[in-house]
Amino acid sequence: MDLVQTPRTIAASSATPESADALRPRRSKGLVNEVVESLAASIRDGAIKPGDKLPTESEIMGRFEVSRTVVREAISRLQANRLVETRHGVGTFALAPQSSGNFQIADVDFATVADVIALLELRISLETEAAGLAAQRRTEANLQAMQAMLDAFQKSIEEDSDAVPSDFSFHMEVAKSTGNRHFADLMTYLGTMIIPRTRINTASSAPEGRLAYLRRVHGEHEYIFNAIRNQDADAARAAMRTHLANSKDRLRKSQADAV
Amino acid sequence: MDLVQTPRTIAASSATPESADALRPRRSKGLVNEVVESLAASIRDGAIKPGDKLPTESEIMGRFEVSRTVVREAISRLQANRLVETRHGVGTFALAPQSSGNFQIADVDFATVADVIALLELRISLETEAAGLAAQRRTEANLQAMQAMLDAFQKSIEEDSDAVPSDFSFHMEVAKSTGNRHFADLMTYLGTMIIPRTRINTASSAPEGRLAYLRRVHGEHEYIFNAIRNQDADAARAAMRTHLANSKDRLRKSQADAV
DNA sequence: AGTTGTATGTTGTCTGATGTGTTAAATTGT
DNA sequence: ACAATTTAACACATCAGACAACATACAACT
Repeated sequence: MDLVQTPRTIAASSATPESADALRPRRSKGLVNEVVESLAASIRDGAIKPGDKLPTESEIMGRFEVSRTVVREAISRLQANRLVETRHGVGTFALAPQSSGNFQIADVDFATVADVIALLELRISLETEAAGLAAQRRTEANLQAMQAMLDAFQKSIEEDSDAVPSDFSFHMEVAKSTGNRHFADLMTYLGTMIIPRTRINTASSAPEGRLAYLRRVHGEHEYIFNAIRNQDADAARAAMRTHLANSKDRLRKSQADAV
Repeated sequence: MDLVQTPRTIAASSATPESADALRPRRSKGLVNEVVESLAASIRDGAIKPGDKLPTESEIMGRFEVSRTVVREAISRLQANRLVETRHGVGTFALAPQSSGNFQIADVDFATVADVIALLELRISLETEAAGLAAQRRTEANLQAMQAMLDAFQKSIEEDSDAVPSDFSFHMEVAKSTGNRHFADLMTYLGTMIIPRTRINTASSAPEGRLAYLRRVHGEHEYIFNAIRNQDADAARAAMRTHLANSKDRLRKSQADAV
């Protein structure tokens, strides 16, 4: 009536002859990790080539002396890492290594205004279309979130605190309202890319003074918001384009002044 | 002795009031994916902030009406993606997004037409604006390169060979003509992302027949080209939008037919 | 007070059964 | 003998329940 559970302390032996991989008891972070690391190593160093079939779950269970639970969690991790692909009823297969597979903004200095403008043009491209899609698809929850960001922006103006976060959040919410996560994802990326370089885009380059500038931005935001609320895609696109084109003009002007 | 298994066809309801995320029935790749996507979305859009504790496994089980197996595999995937960290006996916690400084298209299956459409919307966004900028900035060399791609496309039609490369090259040349390398860079990335999955976007889904379809595409390309040559930014944008919107409609139609 | 014990909650792992899709062998009809 | 169909075997998908290891809070005891 004992041995209800294999205590897994004497896990040794069993001498699996064909897999003499001598997996030592890695106390790293649980059994799942052991299996993941071992399988990943097999794939990476070519023991299992792309297209090859991995052992079945049962075989892996036997090989590592673990339960199905562990095996399935391990394979789930490998799937998340794009190392394998599982076909229901058939098996799990190694994938070709992911070449390139990611996009990176060219490593330009952000010293020059021209660099910032180039990125801003990308934003215009993205956000103009995003505003149009948002107008078609926004939910009530989206509208509420946008309104909240507008309020936060206004509050920042009055309190003379940093208005950039709520500004960005408003634009972000528009991107989310498209229902197409790629827009929000790219915006996030561009955000992390641009925000650290605040030495140029500050409101200080506005000739009208900081307060007037921020109020105008707020007005433009409201214009965008209204178009989206009214589900007027063309108006939303136009409003967004105007908003960002203004930023671009201001940047260009500051460049001319600097010279 | 029935109800051994919850049939999971009436999975609906449960009315979780605070989430209300209206997760559409993605039949994509199983329950694990549903849970992963939902949790990942919650983390990404800030519903669960970095450092916050995720619901316990039991709660997630109840929320999604799935077994613990599914929940644990889902969390295993999130761990692999560095979105969460689990501490034994305590819980699972959201991690701060790793600003790895690069952008990557979300891990979507390209099995569904909806996924392709989502990516196409990103292309519409990019290329519409790119066409407008190209109209303002194209050089003579750009025009010649575009013309060459148009000729190559025509040749492919006549010879019944693969027209996709010259098609893509034409669009690429438009992006290059913006003078803003970010457009071309992103297009390149999207190209490597989309091209391998050609099982859906084939011309075969055109009701008019392959030849008529390709000729129409060629006509639309020429329309874009002329607008760019004439430096008419608005016309170029409109032409590009029409061109890609047609693709989107065709895709949507093929989806409707498939159902 | 300070230590220890215990209760409770959470993740980690195991087990066994059932559901569903894939493949190939076995059967059957011609 | 050959082709189509049925069936069986196999593999992954999901479920359910149990026990183990770990963490924390609180009560109890010294």
